[in-house]
Amino acid sequence: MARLTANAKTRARERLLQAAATRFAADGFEAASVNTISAEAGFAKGTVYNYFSSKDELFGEVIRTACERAVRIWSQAPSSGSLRARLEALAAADVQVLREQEAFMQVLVREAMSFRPQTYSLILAHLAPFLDAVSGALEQAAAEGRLRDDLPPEQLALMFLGFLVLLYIQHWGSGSVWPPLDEVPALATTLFLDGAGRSSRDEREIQP
Amino acid sequence: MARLTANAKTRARERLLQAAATRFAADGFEAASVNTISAEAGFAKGTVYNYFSSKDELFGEVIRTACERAVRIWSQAPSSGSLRARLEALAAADVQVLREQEAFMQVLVREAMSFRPQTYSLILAHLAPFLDAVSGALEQAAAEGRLRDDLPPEQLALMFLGFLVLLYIQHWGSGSVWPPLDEVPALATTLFLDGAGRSSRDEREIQP
Amino acid sequence: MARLTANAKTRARERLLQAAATRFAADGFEAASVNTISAEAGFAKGTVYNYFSSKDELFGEVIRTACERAVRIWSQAPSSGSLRARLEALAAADVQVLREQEAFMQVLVREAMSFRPQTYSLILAHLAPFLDAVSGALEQAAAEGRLRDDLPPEQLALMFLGFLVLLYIQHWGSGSVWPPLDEVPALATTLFLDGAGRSSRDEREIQP
Amino acid sequence: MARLTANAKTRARERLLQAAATRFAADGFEAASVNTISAEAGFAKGTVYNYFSSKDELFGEVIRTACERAVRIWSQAPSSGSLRARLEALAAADVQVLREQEAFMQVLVREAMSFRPQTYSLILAHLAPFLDAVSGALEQAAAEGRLRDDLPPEQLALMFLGFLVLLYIQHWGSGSVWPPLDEVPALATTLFLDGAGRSSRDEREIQP
DNA sequence: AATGAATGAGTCTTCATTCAT
DNA sequence: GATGAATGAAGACTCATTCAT
Repeated sequence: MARLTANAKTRARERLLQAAATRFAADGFEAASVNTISAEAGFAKGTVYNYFSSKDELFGEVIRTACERAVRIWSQAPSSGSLRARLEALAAADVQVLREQEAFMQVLVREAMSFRPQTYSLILAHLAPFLDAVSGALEQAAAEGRLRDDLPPEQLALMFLGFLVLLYIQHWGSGSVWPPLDEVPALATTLFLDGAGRSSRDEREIQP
Repeated sequence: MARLTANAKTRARERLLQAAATRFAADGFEAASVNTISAEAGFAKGTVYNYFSSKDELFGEVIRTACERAVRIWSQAPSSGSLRARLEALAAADVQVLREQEAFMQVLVREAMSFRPQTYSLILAHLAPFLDAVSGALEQAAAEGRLRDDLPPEQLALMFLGFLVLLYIQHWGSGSVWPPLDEVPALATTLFLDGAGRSSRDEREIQP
Repeated sequence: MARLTANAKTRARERLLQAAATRFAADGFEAASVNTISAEAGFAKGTVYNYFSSKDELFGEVIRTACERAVRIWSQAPSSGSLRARLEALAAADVQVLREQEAFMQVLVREAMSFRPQTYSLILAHLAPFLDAVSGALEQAAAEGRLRDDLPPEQLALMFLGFLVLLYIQHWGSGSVWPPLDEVPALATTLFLDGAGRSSRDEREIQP
Repeated sequence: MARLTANAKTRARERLLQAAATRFAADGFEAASVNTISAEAGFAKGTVYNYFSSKDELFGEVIRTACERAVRIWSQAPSSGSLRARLEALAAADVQVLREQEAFMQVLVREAMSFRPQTYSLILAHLAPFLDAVSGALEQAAAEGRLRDDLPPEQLALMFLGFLVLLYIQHWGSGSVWPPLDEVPALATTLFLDGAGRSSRDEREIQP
């Protein structure tokens, strides 16, 4: 068989990536088997190697793809409005990504949390657009003095992302019971901005 | 060599556990090699099996030991005082555990985040004492109306632990640059109680 | 190498089975090494596992194959004629099997005699056709009163098979000196029917 | 601990031999574990090596002991009387050995049938006294013309022993159901002397 | 004499990867 | 381009054996 159209080739590649994401998410990098991935994508054993030069590269591509897709959706989130609204919109965008690409996101989370140095920085690099968007929103708020000033916006952005991830883990760990995905954006935002304490929140909602 | 004193045997076991924790932390369960662990503990290949019946059991014992040590230290944290003080004390206890048993804590974090169902529940079970302590502090505060009431204390406790873990991951991911470990307790507590928003914190400190 | 013809694949499998039979015959199940078998079949270490899922399965297939081949040849033995003639024909068929598949037969004998329960019943099950043929011949003779009646034909059939095996063991144990294989059928038959005593055999040799 | 009396030392050795026989009988040479044997004899792991220099030697001693005990009992069988009576007496002696030393006899049978050349000749060598006794009885009968003359007495003796073994295997294989041990001597003798044929000894050869 | 901790050769098995078809 | 047979490195685990105590 020869000469697939570029199109067909792309579709084959995507099938492989999807299967790989599913496997990596479920089993982790080491325990996932290339053969199984190939089979679940509908191919024979060796076929993955026509598209990816090694398991490592395949894994890297899954990460890259996951980030790319995420960024594409995030970038459509509004870049104006109140801080709270913008954060919630970004979080909602992230949740939407998660819904559409659950396996990919699980790989991302799983591997980000396992701090293999290579993987960790790989992921952070790819997440830059999201972090930048969050940082942007935070910086503006900081300039207006509506943000704690003991931490730089970049670090706060990272924490915000971390909160999202924590809620995802809870979601998966609880068997999708709590929190339900649609509550995640509001929950992440309010936890992030307001914390768990109370008295603090009395006149909070006045914020624009 | 026969007839080690019980003491010597315990020390050998600890060496193995320590080596295992280090390896599991660095490589993850799958990628860690039993042979390497044995070698790094100063033993020959098969010697681990004089102490643990399988890689799985070895791993389980690492988890158990990590939790046990953690709980021992946590339990010394004061169980009275203001919510903020108690949380900070618990966090400080946790950080102390981390300092003393960094590898063990990394295994805990890494595996808790990788949601292998078996491991996840294993860890949660062993962390119960810490979560209970946090829950206890939170419940009291909730009863006094000083806590957001849209989330049950147990879930908030889990989030608090999650915050700690996020900061640890940041710490490790940044090459121990930020946050430094001594800032973690305060940081986790204030982020958790007060959030990142600002105006919110004006009269906060009135809390007992 | 991909896409072997079914034929080539079958041949590879047979090479492995042959090598396995030889090894199992020489060393017994436990002492035989899968790696060695693979090597002696002309393959690399892991290749056996492309054809058999475990050492146990490989062993089982050797047994199954041995029995299958044996039965195929036995079934061509004539099912009529005098008892003596039929028994001798069956024995001759068995000896022919042994000639063609010596290693396989040795495995059969060796393992049948080692009464590992699993193996023992496995073998007996596969030998049923032979035992049935012998039983058939014996039953007829018994009906005609020409057989000792203190033992049921099935048990006598088992004894007949046992006699054959005894002679094989002698043959192998003596370094193929005595009895030579071509004498085995007559020897087994006459020992079985007539015993070693004499008076009994006075005019026996008149037989056709 | 030092200086066992020779007596105590002998007893320890016997315990080890008994445990070894049991294990070897049940599991075969390879699968039997030295540690288990030691434990079942009531000793710790390494202790076997104070009595036997290797697993191989331990095995050899089990064989040797089994034969020795057998021979001691056989030698008490009467050496006169009719051929039939003498054979039955020898068989009865053998059965008695089996009753008293079942494990040892099973090892003997199991290993004799597995034709590892070393083991096979080892066993035959040790069984010589029994074979000699049988041969002796047979020779006398042969001299009197009451035995088939196409086989030398030594080989017939071996066959007789083989018959016994076949019946033992049947006995063990059937879960001690058939044949019961007390029937074995008569059965072996009559099968050996008279065969399975019937009228046999009358006008047997009329068969077509 | 007995112990049992330590050893390390050797076993089965898995799986990423190659490459002839 | 796809296939899947073959490869062989690597890993978990077993167990006979040694020897300090």
